[in-house]
Amino acid sequence: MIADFQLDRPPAEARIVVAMSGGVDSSVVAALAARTGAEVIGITLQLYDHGEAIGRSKSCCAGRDIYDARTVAERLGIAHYVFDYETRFRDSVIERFAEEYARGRTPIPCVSCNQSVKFTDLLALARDLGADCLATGHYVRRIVGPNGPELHRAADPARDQSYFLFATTRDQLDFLRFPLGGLPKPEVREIARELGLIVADKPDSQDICFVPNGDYAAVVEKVRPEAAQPGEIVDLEGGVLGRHRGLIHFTVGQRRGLEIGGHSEPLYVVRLEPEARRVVVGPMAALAVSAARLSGLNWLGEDKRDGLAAKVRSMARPAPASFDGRTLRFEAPEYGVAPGQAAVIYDGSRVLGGGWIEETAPALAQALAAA
RNA sequence: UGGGGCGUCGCCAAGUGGUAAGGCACCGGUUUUUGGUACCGGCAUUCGCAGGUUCGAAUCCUGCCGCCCCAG
Repeated sequence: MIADFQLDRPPAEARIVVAMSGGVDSSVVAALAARTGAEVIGITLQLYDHGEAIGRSKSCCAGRDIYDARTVAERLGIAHYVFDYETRFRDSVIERFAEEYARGRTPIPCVSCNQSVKFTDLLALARDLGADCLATGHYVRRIVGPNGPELHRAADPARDQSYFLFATTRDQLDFLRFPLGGLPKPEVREIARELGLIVADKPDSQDICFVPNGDYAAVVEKVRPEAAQPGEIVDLEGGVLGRHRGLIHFTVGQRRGLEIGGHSEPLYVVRLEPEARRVVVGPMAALAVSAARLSGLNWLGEDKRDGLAAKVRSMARPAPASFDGRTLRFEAPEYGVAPGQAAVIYDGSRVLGGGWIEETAPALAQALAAA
């Protein structure tokens, strides 16, 4: 297949920079870019210490991924450079990640990473290299509409990564390209296989790339030791049910790990109180949220308030909602909505924008107040 | 040291003669470029202990131990 990189000039005169993580997706992007006849430069960022991630072939950007990216680039006959962004990554992603947990919030490092390292630093680098665009392997679609480029969900809802890209600005979107947004994953792997790329059967990345063993709490504790202070687990009335080994181990909506038995219904984390170091738990019903106040808004579309849909987590179908520019209201209660996570707002398949969840309104309390 | 009740997996709990439900917790897996959720699977050869009755007992009998309540 031939991908359209939406270039302003003939491919033969264009230069495309491809962000290569070493995974299948970005490798195929590089291949598709090379096929256009444009000059292609693959760039891989070294984001954290390799030693920590050795053996984590499933992890994004980990140890051997740089090697894989280089091997793919060689195979495709394109230029490839590796840049050391460790310091920048630590400052903008890992530090912020730990800081958020210490505040009792639930961060999304992938969004911070896209916002800073990838779409600010790497994008600037690509511009410096005289590129016409920066292409990535994200499963989202960039559709040029009457008012310029729009960001849309991937054609395959099961692969959609638009949630992680809500903070992409109009300026960044102008320069970015996402050639995989219209493809199903199996087809991407098929292309990789046809080209004999060594990454064709590499497992999809999952978990947080800079957390070696899934133990993110250990990473947070290293940066913010105070976030690992023990405290009480209390019910909605404030009754003490047990103790915990640090707020970093919990997030709103979490069920596992409370180690509190003897109840007829499961208990979930309803909220975190960092000042008191308390974890407040309650039944599923206490998790119902009717609205969320957002901060750090990024808006890509026209003003539209009603008939919208929103995601409060990556893997979810957008839920009907309205938005007044500050508060997002759900038509039906949402569960497990954690401050620090993102709310992304859609009009059909189009991403209108999104923001960070600052606080939520319990649907239960609202129902009681209305009664 | 009189009377009554209870003792079943870490917690709650069903089962009162026919060969140990269920929930919570926990563990494992699936899903997933965040956390989490959800889903699937696992989880008491044994019913406080010791005897006895019976073809057969967690269930009946006896004794002991422990806990609770009411009386002192």
